[in-house]
Amino acid sequence: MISDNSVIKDIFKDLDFNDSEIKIIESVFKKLSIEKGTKLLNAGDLADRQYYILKGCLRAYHVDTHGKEHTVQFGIKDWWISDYTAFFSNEKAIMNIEAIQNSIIYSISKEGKDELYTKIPKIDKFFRIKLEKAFATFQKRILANLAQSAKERYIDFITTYPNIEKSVKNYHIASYLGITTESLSRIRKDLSK
Amino acid sequence: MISDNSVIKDIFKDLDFNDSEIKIIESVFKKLSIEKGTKLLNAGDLADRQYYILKGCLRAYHVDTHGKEHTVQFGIKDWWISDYTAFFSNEKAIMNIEAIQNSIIYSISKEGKDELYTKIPKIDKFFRIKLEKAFATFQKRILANLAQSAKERYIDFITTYPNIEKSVKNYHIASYLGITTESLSRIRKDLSK
DNA sequence: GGAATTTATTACCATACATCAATTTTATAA
DNA sequence: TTATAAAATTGATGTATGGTAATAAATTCC
Repeated sequence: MISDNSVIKDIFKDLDFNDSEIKIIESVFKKLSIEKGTKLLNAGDLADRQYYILKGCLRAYHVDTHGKEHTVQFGIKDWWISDYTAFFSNEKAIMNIEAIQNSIIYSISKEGKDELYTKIPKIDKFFRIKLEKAFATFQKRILANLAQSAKERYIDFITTYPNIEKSVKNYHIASYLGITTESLSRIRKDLSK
Repeated sequence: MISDNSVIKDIFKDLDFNDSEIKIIESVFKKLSIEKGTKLLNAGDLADRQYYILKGCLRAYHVDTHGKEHTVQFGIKDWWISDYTAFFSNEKAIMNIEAIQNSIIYSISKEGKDELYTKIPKIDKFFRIKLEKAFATFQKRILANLAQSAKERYIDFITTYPNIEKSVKNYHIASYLGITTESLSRIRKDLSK
């Protein structure tokens, strides 16, 4: 009963489902192949979708009133990405999401997810645990922003995400670390000594 | 069947439970009255408990290698507090949790929570939604730290938490905003003009 | 209420990072 | 491969916030 579009194997690795459950799951996920530069969400739109990244790299960023970009999240293999604030509360997005590499993703709507929660109770636990991990990651990031210098945060970044570092622009990293690209450049120079 | 210790009414306002469920819930929550200054968690300890705040104010903070405190979260009425990173992954805490006012809280252990999840499925959804809201709050905070000046963050803080502002020390607020108490003092002076 | 302690403010100077502008390097595309 | 655009680096200077130290104000406690 597993179709060639094996969302089950990709996303729900450790869980077992019966045929009808598989049918439901496959009906709510859309597999997409997107090109580098593709925007999946624009600020102001309704953020009614969440994305699972099978391959490639995406980023979620906010553009402030001065036109400056701030990267809130990078999404790589096996991560989920969305404007969560907007997604969870059915509000307009304040973030933009774009592919910074050619990527393969699974897309699910808020309704689709609600359908999963209702019809397949064990999915609830699956997403709760994902959310707990993401929450812990965010808590660590808040702490890093409070306690560490830009250089320390950059070192942490390249150790934690050695793969991301190769595929994203420096100005993406800078906007994630909360510094300018010039400052990042100076940090890199300093570290290369 | 509702005991005088009405945790159900306090925490699970909108949910209905049968007698046996109420029994389970009341068995896993401990209601505590704690004095200002009480530490509920010390860095290095196992963070195996999560707390619901019925009354009062708590804070979760990290002490970095230079001895500086960084407040990651304030907990007020109807909020939950814990070292989530440690709690979710069964690791040693890197945070401390203390009451900064006399408070009344409900305490639940990780095992207790797991018991709830297993025996009362609808609890799963309840906590998932709480977590989604907390997650959104954290996302907003990350963005604020990236995009806003200290003064802007302080203004946001006192507008968002007018009640907290009265009950916490300025150095608690400063350590939450990621600035020194001297800088906060200057910001306050500037705003009072 | 007054002494002791904690917390907040202020002044002066230091520093991390930002801004602006120019230049070099790297990537893209004809 | 060369032309063009995009990205990264560098230098000079500005600014927000930090550090230190002294003082003032507010709490706490006897």
